[in-house]
Amino acid sequence: MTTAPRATYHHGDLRSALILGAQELLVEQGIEAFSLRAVARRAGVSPAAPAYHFGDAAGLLTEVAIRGFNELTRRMAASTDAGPRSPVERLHAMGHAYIHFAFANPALFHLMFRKEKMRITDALKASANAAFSHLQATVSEAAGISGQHVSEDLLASMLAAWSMVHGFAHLALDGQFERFATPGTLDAFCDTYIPRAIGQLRLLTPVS
Amino acid sequence: MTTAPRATYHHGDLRSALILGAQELLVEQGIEAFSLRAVARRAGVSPAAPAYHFGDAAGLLTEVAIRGFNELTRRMAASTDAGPRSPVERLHAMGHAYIHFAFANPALFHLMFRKEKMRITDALKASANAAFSHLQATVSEAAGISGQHVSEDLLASMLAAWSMVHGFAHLALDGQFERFATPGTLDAFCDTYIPRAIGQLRLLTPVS
DNA sequence: GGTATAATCTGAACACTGTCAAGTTAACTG
DNA sequence: CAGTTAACTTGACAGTGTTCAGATTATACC
Repeated sequence: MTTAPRATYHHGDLRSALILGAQELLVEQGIEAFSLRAVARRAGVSPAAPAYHFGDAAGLLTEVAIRGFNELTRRMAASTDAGPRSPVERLHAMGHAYIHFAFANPALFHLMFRKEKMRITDALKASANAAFSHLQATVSEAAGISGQHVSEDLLASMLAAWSMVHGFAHLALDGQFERFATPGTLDAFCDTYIPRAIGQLRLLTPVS
Repeated sequence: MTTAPRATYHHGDLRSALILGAQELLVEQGIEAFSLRAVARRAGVSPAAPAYHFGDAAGLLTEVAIRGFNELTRRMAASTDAGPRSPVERLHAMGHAYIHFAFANPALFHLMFRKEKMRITDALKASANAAFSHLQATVSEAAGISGQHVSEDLLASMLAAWSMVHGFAHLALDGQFERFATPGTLDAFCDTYIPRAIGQLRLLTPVS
């Protein structure tokens, strides 16, 4: 129960500390600055210490990604919890939440969708599935489908919505939209065009 | 004019050989296997040789990315050149070309949209712009706009279309769609759902 | 309490990597 | 043919992921 750090050995909860440290490194310095040794240094532990808990770098990054998917799920859920709105409005809010999560944690977002840097474990799949099922449920509602059967039309709608927000986030983070916005106004540009782009989905236009 | 390789020094056209070698490495072994030294080995030169021509790794990768954008442009243009079709059909074809380019060269596609691995030169911007302007022109036609003025509505349509195909390619390459397809049928799944997803764009539905 | 055992971490090493300064050779230029 | 410049090598340095034998500490058991 001692929270004071030991001088040597037996950190106390090194596993969590390493995951947290890795997360901080990603947020503060980006994915290029990440290294196992840097994470070890930050935790005040030897370079080989992470290997004991995670095997290799992929093992540690997998844990970070899992927490990323959990946070994404939390944000998407929170975005639809604020008051009763129409399914279409909720889907809009979820798209916003998805993209803003990416903007808030670019390095983490990129990591989460780079399978070659991780070990595809059941835990990782589960956390990713949780995030996706939120999208699926909301798209179902917006499409006016109550049953749990996933029709091909519904799947197409889900893929379209997911691809759209995912692609938008990715292109924006990569600076591809600097083509359109004058320097310094990229955030404003995105704020304007996120709803406009999402509005281009057939699902989200008023049924005529 | 000697095409025979020298025993030492003065490769002949090392610059091109390195760019080509890097491209091959990406195609054959993925981005994780890429390293400046590996490229140098493949070309039969010393580890420091690439630095003379490109400065650092980012310099070489930038050249590779430029050629990637050029190839993407070529494919998109070719997809719309095959016979006279409606603008909407051409836009569909371009979406297909975009995604299939990504499928054919996953590592190259990823590289092209990772600015932190490259040096954002004017040449790079120009080749990326060329690819994008093809999309812009076709979206304009599909939207029934002939003038060169880019309205906000048109921009929204372009962003939506681009984000959609880009996101689809990205998610598919990352294995996120294995969620839906049984093992081994991912290609078939994509063939089925690429047009369905693209068809979810409001722009591409018959005007009612 | 004392001791075996398991969990946790260190230290040293290996084979890599990108990058740099200085030296070496080939090709061009006048 | 001499001098200059372009093209590459050599050797080195700091940093990386990973492995492994061993040191250290916590825990379980008697």
